[in-house]
Amino acid sequence: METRRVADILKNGQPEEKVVIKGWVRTKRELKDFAFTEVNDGSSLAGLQVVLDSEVPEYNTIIKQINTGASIEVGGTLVASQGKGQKIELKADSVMVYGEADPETYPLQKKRHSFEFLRTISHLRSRTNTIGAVFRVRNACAAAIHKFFQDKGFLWIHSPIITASDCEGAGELFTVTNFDLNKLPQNKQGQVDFTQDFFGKPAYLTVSGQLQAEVMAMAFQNVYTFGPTFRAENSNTSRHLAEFWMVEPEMAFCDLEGDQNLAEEFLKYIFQYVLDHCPDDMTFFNKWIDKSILATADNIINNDFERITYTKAIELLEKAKKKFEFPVEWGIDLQSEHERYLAEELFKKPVIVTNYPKEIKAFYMRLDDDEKTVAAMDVLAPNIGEIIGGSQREERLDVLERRIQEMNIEADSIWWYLDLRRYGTVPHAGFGLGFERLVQFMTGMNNIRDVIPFPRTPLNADF
RNA sequence: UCCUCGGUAGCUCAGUGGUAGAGCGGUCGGCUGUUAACCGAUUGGUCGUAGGUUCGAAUCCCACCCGGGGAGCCA
Repeated sequence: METRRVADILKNGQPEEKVVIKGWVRTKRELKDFAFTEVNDGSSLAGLQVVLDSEVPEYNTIIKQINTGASIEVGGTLVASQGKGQKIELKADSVMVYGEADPETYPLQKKRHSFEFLRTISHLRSRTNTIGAVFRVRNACAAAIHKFFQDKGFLWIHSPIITASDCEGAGELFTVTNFDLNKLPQNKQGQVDFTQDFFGKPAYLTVSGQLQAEVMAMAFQNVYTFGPTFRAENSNTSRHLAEFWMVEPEMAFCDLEGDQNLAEEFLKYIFQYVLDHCPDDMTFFNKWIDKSILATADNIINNDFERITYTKAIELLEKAKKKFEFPVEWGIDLQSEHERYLAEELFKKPVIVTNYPKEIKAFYMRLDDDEKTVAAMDVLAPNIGEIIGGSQREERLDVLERRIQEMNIEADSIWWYLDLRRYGTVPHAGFGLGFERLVQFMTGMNNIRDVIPFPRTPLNADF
Protein backbone atom coordinates (compact mmCIF):
# COMPACT_ATOMS: atom_id res chain seq x y z
CA MET A 1 0.00 0.00 0.00
CA GLU A 2 1.20 3.47 -0.84
CA THR A 3 2.47 5.56 2.04
CA ARG A 4 0.39 8.66 2.78
CA ARG A 5 1.72 11.90 4.19
CA VAL A 6 0.31 12.95 7.52
CA ALA A 7 -0.69 16.40 6.22
CA ASP A 8 -2.76 14.73 3.50
CA ILE A 9 -4.44 12.38 5.98
CA LEU A 10 -5.31 15.17 8.40
CA LYS A 11 -6.85 17.16 5.56
CA ASN A 12 -8.51 14.48 3.44
CA GLY A 13 -8.56 11.25 5.45
CA GLN A 14 -11.89 9.51 5.92
CA PRO A 15 -12.92 6.90 8.53
CA GLU A 16 -12.58 3.28 7.34
CA GLU A 17 -9.68 4.17 5.02
CA LYS A 18 -6.69 1.85 5.17
CA VAL A 19 -3.44 3.81 5.27
CA VAL A 20 0.28 3.42 5.84
CA ILE A 21 2.39 6.20 7.32
CA LYS A 22 6.10 6.57 8.00
CA GLY A 23 7.58 9.04 10.41
CA TRP A 24 9.10 9.82 13.80
CA VAL A 25 7.48 9.36 17.20
CA ARG A 26 6.88 12.63 19.01
CA THR A 27 5.19 11.32 22.15
CA LYS A 28 3.89 8.12 23.61
CA ARG A 29 1.18 7.91 26.24
CA GLU A 30 1.02 4.44 27.63
CA LEU A 31 -1.94 3.12 29.58
CA LYS A 32 -2.41 -0.33 31.03
CA ASP A 33 -3.40 -2.29 27.93
CA PHE A 34 -3.01 0.20 25.12
CA ALA A 35 -1.16 3.34 24.13
CA PHE A 36 -1.37 6.51 22.13
CA THR A 37 1.49 7.84 20.10
CA GLU A 38 1.84 10.89 17.91
CA VAL A 39 3.71 10.37 14.66
CA ASN A 40 5.10 13.31 12.70
CA ASP A 41 6.50 13.01 9.18
CA GLY A 42 7.46 16.65 8.65
CA SER A 43 4.58 17.37 6.29
CA SER A 44 2.69 19.40 8.86
CA LEU A 45 2.89 20.90 12.30
CA ALA A 46 0.36 18.44 13.66
CA GLY A 47 1.15 14.78 13.86
CA LEU A 48 -1.23 11.88 13.48
CA GLN A 49 -2.40 10.19 16.66
CA VAL A 50 -1.93 6.44 16.44
CA VAL A 51 -3.79 4.09 18.76
CA LEU A 52 -2.00 0.86 19.60
CA ASP A 53 -3.41 -2.08 21.48
CA SER A 54 -2.75 -5.77 21.96
CA GLU A 55 -4.09 -6.51 18.47
CA VAL A 56 -0.82 -5.16 17.12
CA PRO A 57 1.52 -8.15 16.61
CA GLU A 58 4.25 -8.26 19.26
CA TYR A 59 2.63 -5.36 21.08
CA ASN A 60 4.69 -5.79 24.23
CA THR A 61 7.98 -5.61 22.32
CA ILE A 62 6.90 -2.84 19.96
CA ILE A 63 5.55 -0.58 22.69
CA LYS A 64 8.94 -0.53 24.43
CA GLN A 65 10.69 0.43 21.19
CA ILE A 66 8.55 3.36 20.08
CA ASN A 67 9.94 6.05 22.33
CA THR A 68 10.23 9.70 21.39
CA GLY A 69 12.47 10.00 18.33
CA ALA A 70 12.02 6.46 17.02
CA SER A 71 11.29 6.01 13.31
CA ILE A 72 8.35 3.76 12.50
CA GLU A 73 5.95 2.61 9.84
CA VAL A 74 2.35 2.15 10.87
CA GLY A 75 -0.38 0.41 8.87
CA GLY A 76 -3.98 0.55 9.98
CA THR A 77 -7.42 2.02 9.61
CA LEU A 78 -8.46 5.63 10.05
CA VAL A 79 -11.17 6.11 12.64
CA ALA A 80 -13.02 9.09 14.03
CA SER A 81 -11.28 10.00 17.28
CA GLN A 82 -13.06 9.49 20.56
CA GLY A 83 -10.74 12.03 22.15
CA LYS A 84 -10.87 15.79 21.88
CA GLY A 85 -7.58 16.92 20.37
CA GLN A 86 -8.13 15.60 16.86
CA LYS A 87 -10.88 14.62 14.47
CA ILE A 88 -9.27 11.56 13.05
CA GLU A 89 -6.73 9.02 14.24
CA LEU A 90 -5.06 5.84 13.08
CA LYS A 91 -5.98 2.51 14.67
CA ALA A 92 -2.84 0.46 14.11
CA ASP A 93 -2.90 -3.05 12.65
CA SER A 94 0.85 -3.34 12.31
CA VAL A 95 3.90 -1.40 13.40
CA MET A 96 7.40 -1.70 12.02
CA VAL A 97 10.27 -0.02 13.84
CA TYR A 98 13.01 1.26 11.54
CA GLY A 99 15.23 2.71 14.22
CA GLU A 100 14.88 3.07 17.95
CA ALA A 101 15.88 6.20 19.87
CA ASP A 102 17.28 5.46 23.32
CA PRO A 103 15.27 7.65 25.71
CA GLU A 104 18.21 7.77 28.11
CA THR A 105 20.27 9.68 25.57
CA TYR A 106 17.88 11.18 22.99
CA PRO A 107 18.16 14.90 23.69
CA LEU A 108 14.71 16.04 22.62
CA GLN A 109 12.04 15.93 25.26
CA LYS A 110 8.33 16.26 24.84
CA LYS A 111 8.48 19.65 26.51
CA ARG A 112 9.79 22.98 25.35
CA HIS A 113 13.49 23.54 24.82
CA SER A 114 15.36 26.81 24.59
CA PHE A 115 16.48 27.80 21.10
CA GLU A 116 20.03 28.15 22.44
CA PHE A 117 20.04 24.48 23.40
CA LEU A 118 18.44 23.40 20.13
CA ARG A 119 21.22 25.18 18.25
CA THR A 120 23.70 22.79 19.88
CA ILE A 121 21.78 19.90 18.31
CA SER A 122 21.08 21.37 14.88
CA HIS A 123 21.02 17.85 13.41
CA LEU A 124 17.92 17.01 15.48
CA ARG A 125 16.16 20.32 16.04
CA SER A 126 14.08 20.20 12.86
CA ARG A 127 12.04 17.51 14.61
CA THR A 128 10.63 20.11 17.00
CA ASN A 129 7.38 21.99 16.41
CA THR A 130 8.84 25.46 16.11
CA ILE A 131 11.93 24.71 14.03
CA GLY A 132 9.90 22.37 11.82
CA ALA A 133 7.42 25.16 11.19
CA VAL A 134 10.26 27.59 10.47
CA PHE A 135 11.66 25.44 7.70
CA ARG A 136 8.28 24.79 6.12
CA VAL A 137 7.72 28.57 6.04
CA ARG A 138 11.26 29.13 4.76
CA ASN A 139 10.54 26.72 1.93
CA ALA A 140 7.25 28.47 1.16
CA CYS A 141 9.06 31.82 1.03
CA ALA A 142 11.58 30.40 -1.43
CA ALA A 143 8.85 28.87 -3.58
CA ALA A 144 6.93 32.18 -3.51
CA ILE A 145 9.99 34.13 -4.60
CA HIS A 146 10.57 31.90 -7.60
CA LYS A 147 6.90 31.86 -8.54
CA PHE A 148 6.60 35.63 -8.27
CA PHE A 149 9.53 36.27 -10.56
CA GLN A 150 8.94 33.39 -12.94
CA ASP A 151 5.32 34.44 -13.47
CA LYS A 152 6.61 37.89 -14.42
CA GLY A 153 9.13 36.48 -16.90
CA PHE A 154 12.26 37.17 -14.84
CA LEU A 155 15.22 34.88 -15.49
CA TRP A 156 16.83 33.24 -12.48
CA ILE A 157 20.54 34.04 -12.71
CA HIS A 158 23.12 31.82 -11.08
CA SER A 159 25.63 34.42 -10.00
CA PRO A 160 29.11 33.18 -9.12
CA ILE A 161 30.04 32.27 -5.57
CA ILE A 162 33.74 32.89 -6.14
CA THR A 163 34.65 36.38 -7.30
CA ALA A 164 37.74 38.51 -7.79
CA SER A 165 35.93 41.80 -7.26
CA ASP A 166 34.67 43.27 -4.04
CA CYS A 167 31.34 44.68 -5.17
CA GLU A 168 30.70 47.51 -2.78
CA GLY A 169 34.16 47.99 -1.37
CA ALA A 170 32.56 47.19 1.95
CA GLY A 171 32.73 44.40 4.43
CA GLU A 172 35.22 41.71 5.20
CA LEU A 173 35.66 39.01 2.58
CA PHE A 174 36.47 35.35 2.90
CA THR A 175 39.54 34.58 0.82
CA VAL A 176 39.42 31.57 -1.49
CA THR A 177 42.77 29.89 -2.08
CA ASN A 178 44.36 26.54 -2.63
CA PHE A 179 47.71 27.61 -1.19
CA ASP A 180 49.29 25.48 1.49
CA LEU A 181 48.88 28.07 4.24
CA ASN A 182 52.00 26.81 5.99
CA LYS A 183 54.11 27.51 2.90
CA LEU A 184 52.84 30.70 1.31
CA PRO A 185 54.84 31.72 -1.79
CA GLN A 186 56.22 35.22 -1.56
CA ASN A 187 57.21 37.77 -4.18
CA LYS A 188 60.35 39.92 -4.12
CA GLN A 189 58.61 42.45 -1.88
CA GLY A 190 57.98 39.78 0.72
CA GLN A 191 54.23 39.75 0.13
CA VAL A 192 52.11 36.74 -0.67
CA ASP A 193 52.49 35.97 -4.38
CA PHE A 194 48.96 35.50 -5.61
CA THR A 195 50.10 34.97 -9.18
CA GLN A 196 50.88 31.43 -8.06
CA ASP A 197 47.43 30.95 -6.53
CA PHE A 198 44.62 29.02 -8.23
CA PHE A 199 43.12 32.03 -9.98
CA GLY A 200 46.40 33.90 -10.37
CA LYS A 201 45.02 36.72 -8.24
CA PRO A 202 43.24 37.10 -4.91
CA ALA A 203 39.77 35.58 -4.96
CA TYR A 204 36.92 35.77 -2.51
CA LEU A 205 33.52 34.40 -1.66
CA THR A 206 30.90 36.73 -3.08
CA VAL A 207 29.20 39.37 -0.95
CA SER A 208 26.53 40.08 -3.57
CA GLY A 209 25.45 38.95 -7.02
CA GLN A 210 24.26 42.39 -7.99
CA LEU A 211 26.98 43.34 -10.44
CA GLN A 212 26.55 40.06 -12.31
CA ALA A 213 22.78 40.49 -12.21
CA GLU A 214 23.24 43.88 -13.89
CA VAL A 215 25.26 42.15 -16.61
CA MET A 216 22.52 39.64 -17.25
CA ALA A 217 19.77 42.30 -17.14
CA MET A 218 21.53 43.96 -20.06
CA ALA A 219 20.63 40.90 -22.13
CA PHE A 220 17.42 39.56 -20.63
CA GLN A 221 15.84 42.77 -19.26
CA ASN A 222 14.46 41.25 -16.09
CA VAL A 223 16.48 38.85 -13.95
CA TYR A 224 16.95 37.85 -10.33
CA THR A 225 19.58 36.12 -8.27
CA PHE A 226 18.69 33.90 -5.35
CA GLY A 227 21.67 32.24 -3.73
CA PRO A 228 24.22 32.21 -0.93
CA THR A 229 26.44 35.17 -0.08
CA PHE A 230 29.20 35.55 2.49
CA ARG A 231 30.52 38.13 4.93
CA ALA A 232 33.56 37.55 7.12
CA GLU A 233 32.59 40.29 9.55
CA ASN A 234 32.99 39.55 13.22
CA SER A 235 29.47 40.56 14.09
CA ASN A 236 27.71 38.62 16.79
CA THR A 237 24.11 39.68 16.59
CA SER A 238 20.72 38.07 16.16
CA ARG A 239 20.49 39.49 12.62
CA HIS A 240 23.83 38.56 11.03
CA LEU A 241 25.22 35.39 9.50
CA ALA A 242 28.56 34.72 7.82
CA GLU A 243 26.70 32.74 5.16
CA PHE A 244 23.23 33.86 4.12
CA TRP A 245 20.94 33.85 1.13
CA MET A 246 20.08 36.93 -0.84
CA VAL A 247 17.44 37.77 -3.44
CA GLU A 248 18.40 40.44 -5.96
CA PRO A 249 16.11 41.36 -8.85
CA GLU A 250 17.47 43.64 -11.55
CA MET A 251 15.37 45.33 -14.25
CA ALA A 252 16.52 47.04 -17.41
CA PHE A 253 14.54 50.06 -18.67
CA CYS A 254 13.42 50.69 -15.11
CA ASP A 255 13.71 53.70 -12.84
CA LEU A 256 13.45 54.20 -9.10
CA GLU A 257 9.67 54.35 -9.16
CA GLY A 258 9.44 51.04 -11.00
CA ASP A 259 11.87 49.60 -8.48
CA GLN A 260 9.62 50.71 -5.61
CA ASN A 261 6.57 49.28 -7.32
CA LEU A 262 8.26 45.91 -7.69
CA ALA A 263 9.48 45.84 -4.08
CA GLU A 264 5.99 46.60 -2.77
CA GLU A 265 4.27 44.08 -5.01
CA PHE A 266 6.93 41.51 -4.16
CA LEU A 267 6.53 41.77 -0.39
CA LYS A 268 2.74 41.67 -0.59
CA TYR A 269 2.93 38.57 -2.78
CA ILE A 270 5.33 36.65 -0.52
CA PHE A 271 3.26 37.31 2.59
CA GLN A 272 0.02 36.30 0.90
CA TYR A 273 1.62 33.15 -0.49
CA VAL A 274 2.90 32.02 2.89
CA LEU A 275 -0.44 32.73 4.58
CA ASP A 276 -2.15 30.67 1.88
CA HIS A 277 0.31 27.76 1.98
CA CYS A 278 1.31 27.55 5.67
CA PRO A 279 -1.74 28.68 7.64
CA ASP A 280 -1.19 26.26 10.53
CA ASP A 281 2.47 27.14 10.90
CA MET A 282 1.70 30.87 10.81
CA THR A 283 -1.04 30.48 13.41
CA PHE A 284 1.44 28.57 15.55
CA PHE A 285 3.99 31.40 15.34
CA ASN A 286 1.31 33.95 16.12
CA LYS A 287 0.37 32.02 19.24
CA TRP A 288 3.76 30.99 20.61
CA ILE A 289 6.48 33.19 19.11
CA ASP A 290 5.09 36.64 18.36
CA LYS A 291 1.44 37.53 18.77
CA SER A 292 1.67 40.32 16.22
CA ILE A 293 2.87 38.51 13.11
CA LEU A 294 -0.56 37.90 11.57
CA ALA A 295 -1.50 41.53 12.11
CA THR A 296 1.84 42.56 10.60
CA ALA A 297 1.27 40.36 7.56
CA ASP A 298 -2.20 41.85 7.18
CA ASN A 299 -0.72 45.35 7.44
CA ILE A 300 1.81 44.59 4.68
CA ILE A 301 -0.71 43.01 2.35
CA ASN A 302 -3.52 45.53 2.71
CA ASN A 303 -1.81 48.93 2.93
CA ASP A 304 -0.20 50.99 0.22
CA PHE A 305 3.36 51.59 1.32
CA GLU A 306 4.13 55.19 2.26
CA ARG A 307 6.74 56.74 -0.02
CA ILE A 308 8.85 59.69 1.12
CA THR A 309 12.22 61.13 0.26
CA TYR A 310 15.10 61.03 2.70
CA THR A 311 14.91 64.83 2.96
CA LYS A 312 11.23 64.61 3.91
CA ALA A 313 12.03 61.84 6.39
CA ILE A 314 14.60 64.06 8.10
CA GLU A 315 12.03 66.87 8.31
CA LEU A 316 9.50 64.51 9.88
CA LEU A 317 12.07 63.22 12.36
CA GLU A 318 13.10 66.76 13.31
CA LYS A 319 9.45 67.64 13.92
CA ALA A 320 8.89 64.52 16.01
CA LYS A 321 8.21 65.11 19.67
CA LYS A 322 10.18 61.97 20.47
CA LYS A 323 13.71 62.19 21.86
CA PHE A 324 16.21 60.19 19.83
CA GLU A 325 19.46 58.82 21.14
CA PHE A 326 21.16 59.81 17.88
CA PRO A 327 20.48 63.43 16.86
CA VAL A 328 18.81 64.04 13.52
CA GLU A 329 20.25 66.24 10.81
CA TRP A 330 20.40 66.11 7.03
CA GLY A 331 23.30 63.89 6.00
CA ILE A 332 23.16 61.26 8.72
CA ASP A 333 22.37 57.66 8.00
CA LEU A 334 19.06 56.72 9.55
CA GLN A 335 19.50 54.76 12.79
CA SER A 336 17.20 51.89 13.62
CA GLU A 337 15.38 54.08 16.17
CA HIS A 338 14.62 56.55 13.36
CA GLU A 339 13.45 53.82 11.02
CA ARG A 340 11.25 52.36 13.73
CA TYR A 341 9.69 55.73 14.47
CA LEU A 342 8.75 56.28 10.82
CA ALA A 343 7.34 52.80 10.21
CA GLU A 344 5.84 52.00 13.60
CA GLU A 345 4.77 55.27 15.16
CA LEU A 346 4.27 57.83 12.42
CA PHE A 347 2.88 55.85 9.50
CA LYS A 348 2.19 52.50 11.18
CA LYS A 349 2.82 50.69 7.90
CA PRO A 350 5.75 50.03 5.55
CA VAL A 351 7.57 53.15 4.39
CA ILE A 352 9.84 53.50 1.40
CA VAL A 353 12.48 56.16 1.89
CA THR A 354 14.20 57.37 -1.27
CA ASN A 355 16.97 59.68 -2.50
CA TYR A 356 19.56 59.41 0.25
CA PRO A 357 22.69 61.59 0.42
CA LYS A 358 25.29 60.22 -1.95
CA GLU A 359 27.92 60.14 0.81
CA ILE A 360 26.19 57.35 2.68
CA LYS A 361 25.36 55.13 -0.29
CA ALA A 362 27.20 52.91 -2.76
CA PHE A 363 29.10 54.09 -5.83
CA TYR A 364 26.78 52.47 -8.36
CA MET A 365 23.62 54.33 -7.32
CA ARG A 366 22.38 56.89 -9.85
CA LEU A 367 23.27 60.48 -9.05
CA ASP A 368 20.23 62.76 -8.79
CA ASP A 369 20.05 66.08 -10.66
CA ASP A 370 20.82 68.02 -7.49
CA GLU A 371 24.16 66.13 -7.33
CA LYS A 372 23.60 65.75 -3.59
CA THR A 373 21.46 62.66 -3.44
CA VAL A 374 21.26 59.32 -5.23
CA ALA A 375 18.32 57.26 -6.48
CA ALA A 376 18.35 54.85 -3.56
CA MET A 377 15.43 53.34 -1.74
CA ASP A 378 15.04 51.47 1.53
CA VAL A 379 11.85 49.69 2.50
CA LEU A 380 11.30 50.08 6.24
CA ALA A 381 8.79 47.75 7.81
CA PRO A 382 7.18 47.89 11.24
CA ASN A 383 8.84 45.56 13.75
CA ILE A 384 11.94 44.83 11.68
CA GLY A 385 13.30 48.02 10.13
CA GLU A 386 15.08 47.88 6.80
CA ILE A 387 14.00 44.78 4.92
CA ILE A 388 14.84 45.81 1.36
CA GLY A 389 17.54 48.10 0.02
CA GLY A 390 17.74 49.05 -3.63
CA SER A 391 18.48 51.73 -6.16
CA GLN A 392 18.37 52.89 -9.72
CA ARG A 393 21.88 52.23 -11.04
CA GLU A 394 24.15 54.83 -12.59
CA GLU A 395 23.97 54.12 -16.33
CA ARG A 396 26.03 57.15 -17.49
CA LEU A 397 29.66 56.15 -17.98
CA ASP A 398 31.16 59.56 -17.23
CA VAL A 399 29.16 60.01 -14.05
CA LEU A 400 29.94 56.48 -12.88
CA GLU A 401 33.66 56.96 -13.49
CA ARG A 402 33.57 60.20 -11.55
CA ARG A 403 31.79 58.53 -8.63
CA ILE A 404 34.28 55.67 -8.62
CA GLN A 405 37.10 58.14 -8.44
CA GLU A 406 35.45 60.20 -5.71
CA MET A 407 34.92 57.13 -3.57
CA ASN A 408 38.35 55.60 -4.18
CA ILE A 409 36.95 52.39 -5.59
CA GLU A 410 39.39 49.93 -7.19
CA ALA A 411 38.07 50.10 -10.76
CA ASP A 412 40.43 47.70 -12.54
CA SER A 413 38.64 44.55 -11.51
CA ILE A 414 35.25 45.84 -12.69
CA TRP A 415 36.22 46.97 -16.19
CA TRP A 416 33.47 44.69 -17.48
CA TYR A 417 30.92 46.49 -15.30
CA LEU A 418 31.95 49.78 -16.88
CA ASP A 419 31.71 48.17 -20.33
CA LEU A 420 27.98 47.81 -19.77
CA ARG A 421 27.81 51.62 -19.88
CA ARG A 422 29.90 51.71 -23.04
CA TYR A 423 27.82 49.33 -25.07
CA GLY A 424 24.07 49.76 -25.12
CA THR A 425 23.62 51.23 -21.68
CA VAL A 426 20.07 51.61 -20.34
CA PRO A 427 18.48 52.94 -17.18
CA HIS A 428 18.08 50.05 -14.81
CA ALA A 429 17.25 49.38 -11.20
CA GLY A 430 17.05 46.61 -8.65
CA PHE A 431 17.06 45.76 -5.00
CA GLY A 432 18.39 43.26 -2.51
CA LEU A 433 16.60 41.33 0.18
CA GLY A 434 18.22 39.22 2.89
CA PHE A 435 16.32 35.97 2.70
CA GLU A 436 16.83 34.95 6.32
CA ARG A 437 15.64 38.36 7.48
CA LEU A 438 12.50 37.87 5.45
CA VAL A 439 11.94 34.52 7.16
CA GLN A 440 12.60 36.14 10.53
CA PHE A 441 10.10 38.85 9.74
CA MET A 442 7.55 36.33 8.53
CA THR A 443 7.80 34.01 11.53
CA GLY A 444 8.64 36.44 14.32
CA MET A 445 11.71 34.38 15.22
CA ASN A 446 14.13 36.51 17.24
CA ASN A 447 17.42 34.98 16.21
CA ILE A 448 18.50 34.61 12.60
CA ARG A 449 20.39 31.44 13.55
CA ASP A 450 17.06 29.72 14.03
CA VAL A 451 15.71 30.37 10.53
CA ILE A 452 18.59 28.77 8.58
CA PRO A 453 19.17 25.02 8.96
CA PHE A 454 22.90 25.18 9.63
CA PRO A 455 23.95 28.68 10.71
CA ARG A 456 27.49 29.89 10.11
CA THR A 457 28.60 32.61 12.50
CA PRO A 458 31.94 33.57 14.06
CA LEU A 459 33.37 30.46 15.76
CA ASN A 460 30.49 28.28 14.61
CA ALA A 461 30.56 26.08 11.52
CA ASP A 462 29.47 22.77 13.04
CA PHE A 463 27.06 20.44 11.30
C1' U B 1 34.63 44.59 17.91
C1' C B 2 32.26 47.43 22.24
C1' C B 3 28.64 47.42 26.45
C1' U B 4 25.85 44.21 29.55
C1' C B 5 23.92 39.69 31.74
C1' G B 6 24.94 34.70 32.27
C1' G B 7 27.54 29.34 32.37
C1' U B 8 25.30 24.46 38.69
C1' A B 9 21.89 17.16 36.95
C1' G B 10 20.01 15.23 30.05
C1' C B 11 16.74 20.21 29.91
C1' U B 12 14.97 24.88 32.63
C1' C B 13 16.69 27.06 36.85
C1' A B 14 17.32 28.11 42.58
C1' G B 15 21.49 28.20 45.75
C1' U B 16 26.13 34.82 47.48
C1' G B 17 31.85 31.75 52.42
C1' G B 18 30.40 26.06 56.08
C1' U B 19 26.90 18.45 54.19
C1' A B 20 25.10 20.45 46.14
C1' G B 21 18.75 21.53 45.52
C1' A B 22 13.78 21.82 42.76
C1' G B 23 10.72 21.08 38.53
C1' C B 24 10.80 18.61 34.01
C1' G B 25 13.15 14.32 31.57
C1' G B 26 14.81 9.12 32.27
C1' U B 27 13.79 4.44 35.05
C1' C B 28 10.28 1.24 37.89
C1' G B 29 5.20 0.54 39.46
C1' G B 30 -0.18 1.95 38.94
C1' C B 31 -4.22 3.49 35.65
C1' U B 32 -9.59 1.19 29.81
C1' G B 33 -9.44 7.35 25.73
C1' U B 34 -4.72 9.94 26.55
C1' U B 35 -3.35 15.16 24.35
C1' A B 36 3.55 18.70 27.36
C1' A B 37 -1.63 12.59 30.18
C1' C B 38 -2.14 11.65 35.34
C1' C B 39 -0.68 9.28 40.40
C1' G B 40 3.43 7.05 43.46
C1' A B 41 8.52 5.85 43.98
C1' U B 42 13.34 6.38 42.17
C1' U B 43 17.71 7.91 39.36
C1' G B 44 20.88 11.68 38.27
C1' G B 45 26.58 16.66 39.40
C1' U B 46 34.73 17.29 37.96
C1' C B 47 29.10 23.73 39.93
C1' G B 48 32.52 26.45 31.95
C1' U B 49 38.37 26.04 32.16
C1' A B 50 42.89 27.28 34.68
C1' G B 51 45.07 30.02 38.58
C1' G B 52 44.57 32.81 43.32
C1' U B 53 42.48 34.43 48.41
C1' U B 54 40.68 31.51 52.70
C1' C B 55 40.84 26.78 58.03
C1' G B 56 37.07 26.13 54.23
C1' A B 57 34.97 28.48 47.51
C1' A B 58 29.34 26.87 43.21
C1' U B 59 29.67 31.51 46.18
C1' C B 60 35.20 36.27 46.70
C1' C B 61 39.50 37.88 43.09
C1' C B 62 42.18 37.33 38.16
C1' A B 63 42.69 35.42 33.21
C1' C B 64 40.65 32.77 29.36
C1' C B 65 36.62 30.02 26.77
C1' C B 66 31.47 29.77 25.52
C1' G B 67 26.27 31.60 25.31
C1' G B 68 22.06 35.43 25.64
C1' G B 69 20.55 40.62 25.05
C1' G B 70 21.92 45.49 23.22
C1' A B 71 25.18 48.64 20.01
C1' G B 72 28.02 49.49 15.62
C1' C B 73 27.71 47.65 10.57
C1' C B 74 24.70 45.78 7.40
C1' A B 75 21.32 41.93 4.33
